[in-house]
Amino acid sequence: MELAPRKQKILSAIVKSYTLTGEPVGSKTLLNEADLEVSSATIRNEMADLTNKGFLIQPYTSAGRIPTQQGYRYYIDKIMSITPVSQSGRRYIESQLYESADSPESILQKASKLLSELTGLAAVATTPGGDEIRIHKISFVQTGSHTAMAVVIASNGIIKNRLFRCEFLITPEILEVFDKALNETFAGVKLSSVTQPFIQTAAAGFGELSLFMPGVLTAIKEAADKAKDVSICMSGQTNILYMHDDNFLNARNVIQFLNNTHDLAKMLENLPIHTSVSIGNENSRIELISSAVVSTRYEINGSPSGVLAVIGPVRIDYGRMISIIECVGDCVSSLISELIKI
Amino acid sequence: MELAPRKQKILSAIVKSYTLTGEPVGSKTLLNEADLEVSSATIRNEMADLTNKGFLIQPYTSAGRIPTQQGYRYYIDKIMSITPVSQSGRRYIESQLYESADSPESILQKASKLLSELTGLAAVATTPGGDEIRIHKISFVQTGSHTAMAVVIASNGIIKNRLFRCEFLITPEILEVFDKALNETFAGVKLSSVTQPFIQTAAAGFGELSLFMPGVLTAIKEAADKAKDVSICMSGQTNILYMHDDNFLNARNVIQFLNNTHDLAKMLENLPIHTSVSIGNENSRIELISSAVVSTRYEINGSPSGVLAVIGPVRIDYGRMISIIECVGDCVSSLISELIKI
DNA sequence: GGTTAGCACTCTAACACTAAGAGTGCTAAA
DNA sequence: TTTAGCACTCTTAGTGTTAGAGTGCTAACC
Repeated sequence: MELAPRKQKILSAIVKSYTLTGEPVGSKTLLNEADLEVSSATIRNEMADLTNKGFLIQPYTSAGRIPTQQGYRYYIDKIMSITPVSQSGRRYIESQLYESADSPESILQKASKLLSELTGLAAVATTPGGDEIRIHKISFVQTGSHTAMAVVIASNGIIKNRLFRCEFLITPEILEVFDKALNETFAGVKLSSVTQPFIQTAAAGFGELSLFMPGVLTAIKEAADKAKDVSICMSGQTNILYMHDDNFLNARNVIQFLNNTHDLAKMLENLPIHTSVSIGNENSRIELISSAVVSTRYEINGSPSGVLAVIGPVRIDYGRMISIIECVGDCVSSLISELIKI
Repeated sequence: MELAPRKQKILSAIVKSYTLTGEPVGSKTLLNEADLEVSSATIRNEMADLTNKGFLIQPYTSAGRIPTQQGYRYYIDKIMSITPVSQSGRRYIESQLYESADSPESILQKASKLLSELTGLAAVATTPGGDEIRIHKISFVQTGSHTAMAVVIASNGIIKNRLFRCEFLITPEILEVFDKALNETFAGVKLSSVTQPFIQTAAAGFGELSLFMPGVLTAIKEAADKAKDVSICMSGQTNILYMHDDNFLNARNVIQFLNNTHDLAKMLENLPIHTSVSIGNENSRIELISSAVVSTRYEINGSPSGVLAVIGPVRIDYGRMISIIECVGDCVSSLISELIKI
């Protein structure tokens, strides 16, 4: 549906004013704030029309209007223009991220922190995942006389380790044997292929050596599982408690959902590739029915990878959020791409 | 101050009833619930006396009584008796923790999860810390052509790693040289001694080798710093939002405080060695003025180490919380002691 | 036909008032 | 010292009332 220019202007003004103040917007307020060169009566007529069409709603008969979900949607898709983050803002973001550029995880942790600070919302970032990730290398570090650590280095730069224990005395020589045998078997293998059956087949292939290996193989599998699972970095959860204004129950539900790693990961996984906004019931989760999610994906060497998202109430400055998240996404993309190239 | 037996009985009954229902307790309720063989008038007299002495308070003139902080304190110190966790409960806790017994961190993570589930409160656990922790060993894992990972294994079983990058091509031989030289220098050194000046002195000692090392040394220092910092495992934060009944602002402050790692760590560090309870303003932090903290320390090889604590509103069943936290503390102590012995 | 001024109308928020109920403290008797 | 009885206090929930904000509608105007 196309709206006449004046209606657009009115809708836009209402969205902006309501975003700023949180108060329903009346025709007189609009007359003062937006430079519409018509009277309040005309505005009222237009507002009544926008209300009929489903773009605005009145909390009660004699209150001003607030945008509906459909109103926000129209505003975002058809009216809003996005001003990219300023040069100096971008430099700030770059420099902050660069400080943490020693592993993908720490970059993403920092990115979520930055996002929550810049937007004032809750922010999440997922580590890169995907079916194509392979084991780059496995290394071993002795940690005790009967314990050692398996370090799985994945092709996406993620490094996971896991302790294991052996019945026998571990020596550097034994670890070297492990190193050789296991790298031959596992290097280049997809993380998703490292299943229990795979492990068993592998063990069978080692002949009598396999007797020494149950702990090691389990450790490798568990480290590979950890590397495969996208992990979630989160910041600014408490911001949620400062926003959903009146609605405490809602804030609680959102926080509860954010703490449910499994469901959260699933939702994030299904977010689209490009920067997008989901408002209210556009979200797949009922817990976010009064929230908005602004998300994007960072790219690793040009292909879309993990997710960056901010979560807040519906009443937010979408233009600002989008420009911030896109800027952070860009910076994360280039930093991680460079980091794991080496 | 000693209270007469009947007063103790009344105080005890009020604490129990209020803990259960959250409602101020009146003389008639007390008459029904506790088997005091006197009339409600007598109870009223005693309650008036307890109120004068500061053990009880009336929210308003014609309401029942609720315990004051002093009332709870007296109840805890002089009246309450603690029933240890049942055999089967203990077995459950042991088995749950045993599943995660592959590193101190994962045991503590699991312990905090268990604590929050069993108590319904927010739970925290700190990794073992202390000035006596030394570097046990340093290992290196090559992760790329110009990047590698320094793994610092500390004497308390904590393992931390950090990536570093070199200008030159890294070969296994170079890493072996690093390994030899750096273990000679760092093995046995206290984590707290690994300071910037120490690093510089060490670098000077390496002669021309030191030219290759700036990245490595920084990585070691940072890994050592990470190992030195007690890290905090937390679970059940959202429980806070379900408890502090009416008082939303309070819940928000508590959650905010729990998310402030620095201040939280400082508070936990200063908790006493033995199981203890701090109520209201007994807490060192203003944010916890309406909360109670039940804490204990687990022991590693017999000496008190990290902290376990649960944080909730003042109205909780202290006896139950203490018995749970002590049981979890015992189990953690023996599991970690056994784990790092090896 | 679109725009505007004017006005009656609706609804909320804030405040005051009332009645019922819970629980007390006090007094006088046991 | 304990108890029965009663007047008293204070909260809670519900009801009315009023001021104010904002509307929709109508009739006049360009």
